[in-house]
Amino acid sequence: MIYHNMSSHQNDRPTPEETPLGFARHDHAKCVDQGLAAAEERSRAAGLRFTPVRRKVLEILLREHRAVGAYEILDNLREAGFASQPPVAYRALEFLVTQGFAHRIERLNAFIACASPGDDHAPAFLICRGCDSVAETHMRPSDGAFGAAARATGFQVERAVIEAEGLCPACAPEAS
Amino acid sequence: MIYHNMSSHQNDRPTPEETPLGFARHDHAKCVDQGLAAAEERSRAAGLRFTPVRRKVLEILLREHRAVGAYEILDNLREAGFASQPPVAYRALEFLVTQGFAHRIERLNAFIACASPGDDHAPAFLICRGCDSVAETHMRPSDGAFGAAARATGFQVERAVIEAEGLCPACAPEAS
DNA sequence: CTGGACATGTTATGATATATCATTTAGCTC
DNA sequence: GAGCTAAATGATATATCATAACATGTCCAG
Repeated sequence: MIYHNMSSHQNDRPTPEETPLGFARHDHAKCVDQGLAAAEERSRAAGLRFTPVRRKVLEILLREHRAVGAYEILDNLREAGFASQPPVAYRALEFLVTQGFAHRIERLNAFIACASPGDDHAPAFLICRGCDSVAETHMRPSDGAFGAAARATGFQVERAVIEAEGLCPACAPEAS
Repeated sequence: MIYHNMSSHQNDRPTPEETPLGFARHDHAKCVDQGLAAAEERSRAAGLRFTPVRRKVLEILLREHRAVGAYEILDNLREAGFASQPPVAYRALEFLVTQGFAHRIERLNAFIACASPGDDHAPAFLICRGCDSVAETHMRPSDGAFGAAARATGFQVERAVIEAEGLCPACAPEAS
């Protein structure tokens, strides 16, 4: 599954020109609502507390629809009347990442809402250096040459960070 | 090619017990010298300046034989009589990474000497959360499911970060 | 209604990284 | 080798990202 996050288009409906990739158009308000509802549902099912701060942080990530830094989230929290000390944001983010509702992008020191919460998760990201959009795709790191190398050494992979940097189809032509 | 960096054993010759994986024993002083010589040679061939600071930073990385943070490198530089402001280390590291003599480990915000400089490079790392050792292996990210997903969207991958976290064979048993 | 677990609020600080500008050095041309 | 240019380094300051530690508040099972 592929899900593209266009930072520069966050307030637009994607047009065919903007998403010439077959990325699905979507009703953004609806995808925010659905994301929140899914997280709420899954938290309840797991006996976890989907508190207001956690909800708000996930809402920000879903709304922004791109990789967002912790301090930017903090600004949003402040505006929304929440406390605005760093630990507030980092704790909420830790919860969301642990539960698989969001991911950390190591390359950017930033966070992004998960494109398919609920799946058994081995996310990989395509990061455009032109427009900072981030696309999420899933893969099993145990597959392929990488998994083979790990297995050959007896290394037990618990988590894999897979982040590709390059140019998305929209930015590639502009970079003459 | 696999190359394991054991932080906790940095002053020892690896013993069979410490490297039960088939990782090659090696003469560490020699591997430092060879790494420096290779970098010097390749810099000269490319018309680049392999200056004392750059050489010293690469020497530190080769000697430590593990992922090392920029500020730790800075401490080493100070002790060696070099300037010790952050930009000094970061600039040297940028050079080494750009030239492929070292890699940045995003997950650790740290740097490590390249295990096979000269190769056409798509490094992947196995990071042990038990002993902080880092093994480097190479792969072509264009292979497998990941490459397929990128190609399907028209995304041009320029660089890929592939970092697996887990337990190395030495640490797996201890984590009952 | 109370004890324990978890979550949040708050202060302080630690850790990582870069912008900027001054100065020095290396290599080039004449 | 004098003068020019580009690259590298030195140095100051500051930006950015992240967590330790402890106090306070909230939920809920017993």
